[in-house]
Amino acid sequence: MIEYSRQPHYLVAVDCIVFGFDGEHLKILLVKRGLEPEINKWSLMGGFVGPDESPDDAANRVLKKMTGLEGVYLEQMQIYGEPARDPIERTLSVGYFALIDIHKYEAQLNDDYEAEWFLINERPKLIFDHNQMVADARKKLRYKAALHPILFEMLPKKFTIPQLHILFEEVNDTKIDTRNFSRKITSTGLLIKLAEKDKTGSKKGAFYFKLDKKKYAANAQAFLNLVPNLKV
Amino acid sequence: MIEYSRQPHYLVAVDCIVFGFDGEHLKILLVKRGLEPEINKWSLMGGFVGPDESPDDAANRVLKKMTGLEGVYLEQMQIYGEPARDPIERTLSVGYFALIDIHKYEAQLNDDYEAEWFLINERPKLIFDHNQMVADARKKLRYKAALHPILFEMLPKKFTIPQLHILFEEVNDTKIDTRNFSRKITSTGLLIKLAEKDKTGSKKGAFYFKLDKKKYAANAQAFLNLVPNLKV
DNA sequence: AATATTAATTGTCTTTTTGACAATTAATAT
DNA sequence: ATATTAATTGTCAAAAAGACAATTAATATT
Repeated sequence: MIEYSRQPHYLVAVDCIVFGFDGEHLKILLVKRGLEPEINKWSLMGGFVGPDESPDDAANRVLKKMTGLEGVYLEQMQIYGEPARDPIERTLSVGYFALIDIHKYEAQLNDDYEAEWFLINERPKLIFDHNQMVADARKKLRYKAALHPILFEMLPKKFTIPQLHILFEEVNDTKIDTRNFSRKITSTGLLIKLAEKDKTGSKKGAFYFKLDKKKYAANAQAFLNLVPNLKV
Repeated sequence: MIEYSRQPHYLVAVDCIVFGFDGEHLKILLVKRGLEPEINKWSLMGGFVGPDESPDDAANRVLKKMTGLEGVYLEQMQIYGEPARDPIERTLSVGYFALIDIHKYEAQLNDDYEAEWFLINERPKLIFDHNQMVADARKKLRYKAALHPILFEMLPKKFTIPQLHILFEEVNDTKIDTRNFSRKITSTGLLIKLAEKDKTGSKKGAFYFKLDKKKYAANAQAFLNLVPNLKV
């Protein structure tokens, strides 16, 4: 029988950087690691790739298990494969970033795992190379979000322009002019204005919008340029 | 001693889509596979990730071994990890695309491997999921090249605007207006005009240019928009 | 009831970039 | 001297971007 004789075999894992938005700040979801080494230290959500699943499958499984959510926006970043990145045994990890509606998560909290949202800039030190993964994920999120309409994935079905505005500023860590932002975002044709207003933030209230799902599906790959003076 | 008990282990490989440009057409470099199964079928350049190297290291090693070239432009695409993608044994493969100066390669041909350049649109069927990898690589190359000045990696040190023009048209499979292209490409400030001319293509001759390496290093991450009406 | 307050919403102008168009130039060949 | 061929360069209108602040719609206050 044919075989690949004496080639080394490795563990393969996935790690997910889960982003959320609480209306004011960008956050990431971390868990306390449940196995040695570094047990009880904060880490990304991850797990080993099982024998009958692809890495993408594994990432979805891990997210489902730890957040209860399915069909989450998930994007493969890169593989982390330095020989010594895991001190116990050689493990290669496929890094993903996920965008979830933070409110959906809170409704489905899974008590089996000690998970907690952290402000992106006030997160604890993480194990292994997970700090690097987070840095890479932020960069990739910024890059992608400047060109593709993906940040909607972090907002509820009904959202306001000011909410979207703050989210873009958070992700890009920059100020964006209200008028120019509003013009750009509406000119995409992706937004449908609703009659209802969100009165929680101001006396006047801000109109809710929803995504035009058809156009969103068609334009998910389309180029936009939503962030001025973008530095990548 | 701590260990990750009874987790499955897999082979991890790398596969490289090597792009080159012969002055007229985009090409890819393929090799005849040297091991079973599918021995003597055309495939991408690849190999297993060794115990003391990262996937990036492995990709560079494979390229060095098969082309003689070092310091090649190499970009990680994604991992291919469907459980049954390799019929013999579960193998995950990290896909890379490489951009090389086809002339440098020809000077250093390695006879240990049966390698051959194929027109991108006239390539043979490849083994496993390598056909999909090539399709993904083309897409990613197009995407990246529309935003970043990477196509220079496929040209000699001295090149002409018409050469660059054809290369952009090839990669994007579209016609680009000469005047607009020239304006855009020169406005990047990345090109330095040389006194010498390339007389091989016309009576008038086309001026050679070279890259401004300092600006290139600084702008490798900078956004351009070199292809009009880009569809990704 | 009139006024103050607060955040949401909208508008204009200038500059820059894009895209669509063809004439001119520099060499060699006839 | 002229023809030929590909390289090079120019103009204009439309669209997009960027800089800038006034107006509006609600509630809160006097």
